[in-house]
Amino acid sequence: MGSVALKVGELASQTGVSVRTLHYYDEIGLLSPSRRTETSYRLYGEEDVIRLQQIVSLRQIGFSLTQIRQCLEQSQFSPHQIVQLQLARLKEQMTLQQQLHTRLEAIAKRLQSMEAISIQEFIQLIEVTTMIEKYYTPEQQAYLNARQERLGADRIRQAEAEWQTLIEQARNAMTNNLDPTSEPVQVLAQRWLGLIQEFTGGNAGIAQSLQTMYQQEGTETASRGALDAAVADYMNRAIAALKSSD
Amino acid sequence: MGSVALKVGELASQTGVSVRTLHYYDEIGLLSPSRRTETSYRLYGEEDVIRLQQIVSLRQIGFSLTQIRQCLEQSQFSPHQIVQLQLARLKEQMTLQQQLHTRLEAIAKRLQSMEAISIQEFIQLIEVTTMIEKYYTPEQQAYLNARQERLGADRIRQAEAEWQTLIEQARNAMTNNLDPTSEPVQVLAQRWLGLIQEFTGGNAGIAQSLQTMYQQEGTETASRGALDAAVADYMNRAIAALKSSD
DNA sequence: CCTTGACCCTGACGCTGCGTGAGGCTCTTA
DNA sequence: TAAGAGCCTCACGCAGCGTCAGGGTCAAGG
Repeated sequence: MGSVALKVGELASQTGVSVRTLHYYDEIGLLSPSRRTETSYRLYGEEDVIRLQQIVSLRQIGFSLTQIRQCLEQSQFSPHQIVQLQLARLKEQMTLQQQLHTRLEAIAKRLQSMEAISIQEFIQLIEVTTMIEKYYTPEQQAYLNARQERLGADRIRQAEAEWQTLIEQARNAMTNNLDPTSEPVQVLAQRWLGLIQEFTGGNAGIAQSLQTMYQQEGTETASRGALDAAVADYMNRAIAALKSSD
Repeated sequence: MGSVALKVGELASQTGVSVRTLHYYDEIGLLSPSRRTETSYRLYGEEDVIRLQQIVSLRQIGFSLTQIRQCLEQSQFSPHQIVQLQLARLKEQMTLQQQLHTRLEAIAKRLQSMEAISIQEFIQLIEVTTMIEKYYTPEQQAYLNARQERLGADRIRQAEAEWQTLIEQARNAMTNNLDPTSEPVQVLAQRWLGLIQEFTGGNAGIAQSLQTMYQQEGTETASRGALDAAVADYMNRAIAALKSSD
C-alpha cells in the first residue's frame, strides 16, 4: 500500500485541475483531502484522487457541482433519470441557441447589403428581424428572402424612398381634406397597393401576415414610425373605394 | 408633445421588463430615467422608453449589457463587426453543446441496455465514453456502436465476464511462473486474442486505436483497473510467442 | 546558519444579471 | 385617517472559480 499523498499543487498538475478549484471543492465539501500535515498542508490520498476523477468525469457531461455531490452521496440516484433530465435541459438550450443563431444570421445577411449603417438603423434592423420572425412562418421568411435577393438592394432602397414620398403625399392629401374617393387620392392608393404588391409578391399568406402584424403591433410600431394610424386609416378607405369601383 | 412620464411599475408592465431590471439598469447607468419626482420616484419619458426598447432588442440577439452600452454610446461601433463577433462566439458555444450532446446521447444509449446500474458503474461508463471519444474516430465509433447492437447486451456482458476469468487465469499463470511460451499459457493467449478479435471485429484501425489508448493512458486506466501492467506485459509476450510460432 | 525562491495557507473581492426580501416612505382611495 | 398598493434604497444570493493580498513552510544553496 504505497499510500500516495499529494499536495495540492501536485494533484493539480497531475490532473489538470487548478489549485483554486481544489481549494474550492474542499471549501464546499465536495472533495476534502483525507489528511493534512501539521502545518495544514492538504494531502490527497489515492481515494481522493479517484473521487476527483469521478468529479471531473461528471463535470465533463455537464453536471453541476450540486448534482455531482448528490450523485456521489448516492442517496436516491437514478443515472438513467438524471441523464435524461440533463439531455432535456441541454436540448432546450440548444434550441434557444438555434433561434439566436438564425436571428443573428438573418441580421448578418441583411447587414452585408447595407454597408455603413448607423446605430439607429442597426437597431431598427434588429427590430424588423425579430418582428418578421414573430409574424411570418419560416416558409414565408424564406420566400421573402428569395424575393429580396431577386429584387436587389438598390431596388429595395428605392422602394423605401418611394414609400416615404408616398406616405408624405398621402398625409398632405389627408390634411387638405381631400376625399379618399377623389381621383388624386385614388392614384395614390393605386401606387400604394402596387408597392405592397411588390413586397408581398402576390403571396396572399404574406399579405395576411403583414396585416396581422400591423393589427397586433399597431401601425406606428409595425412601420417603425414611418406611418401613423390616421394616414393608414385614410389610405385604407381610399383603397377600399378603389376596390369597390374596380 | 404629450410628454409621457411613466413610473417604474408602469413602464415595467408595459414592456414586460421587470421592475428590478429597470432598477438595475439605472444602477449601472445603462438606462437612467430622465426625471424624478421630488420624492425620487423614477419618471421615464418617451426617449427613455425608446432607449429601453433598443436595449431589449439588443438583448434579444444575445448582447451583454456591456456590449449594449458600447453600442448605444456609439463611440467606435461597427454593427457588422460586432454581429460577426457575436456569431463566432455563438458558434463556438454551439459546437461545445454539440459535443456535450453526442456524449450524453452515447451515455444514454448505453444506459438503456443496462438497467439498474450503480454509481460506480455509471461513472465508469462516462469515463469509457469520453475515452472512446478521445481515441476513436467518429467512423470507428459508429462501427463499434453497430457491432454492439449486432452482438446484443447479453453477449457483451458475457464477454466481460470472460475477460475477468481470463485475466484471473493469466495472473495465476504469471504468479506460478509459467513460461509464456508453455502450452497452457498459449491457450490462454489464444482465447485472449479471440476476445480482442471479437471486440475489434477484425478492424485494424480499431485495434490500432485500442493500442494507442492503452499506451497513452496506461494499462490500468485504460482497462479501468481490470488489468495491470504486469499481467498485460506477460500476456503480450505469450501472444508474441503465439504469433511467431504461427 | 541564514537566505532565497517555490509552495502552501486562509481570507476576500470580482464577474453576470438580475431575484428576492427587508425596512421604510408615498400616494390614492374609501 | 387608515389601509393597501407602489415606490425607494440597501444588500445578500447564485455558480464556479480567477485573482490578488498577506503571511507561513520547506528544501536547497551560499
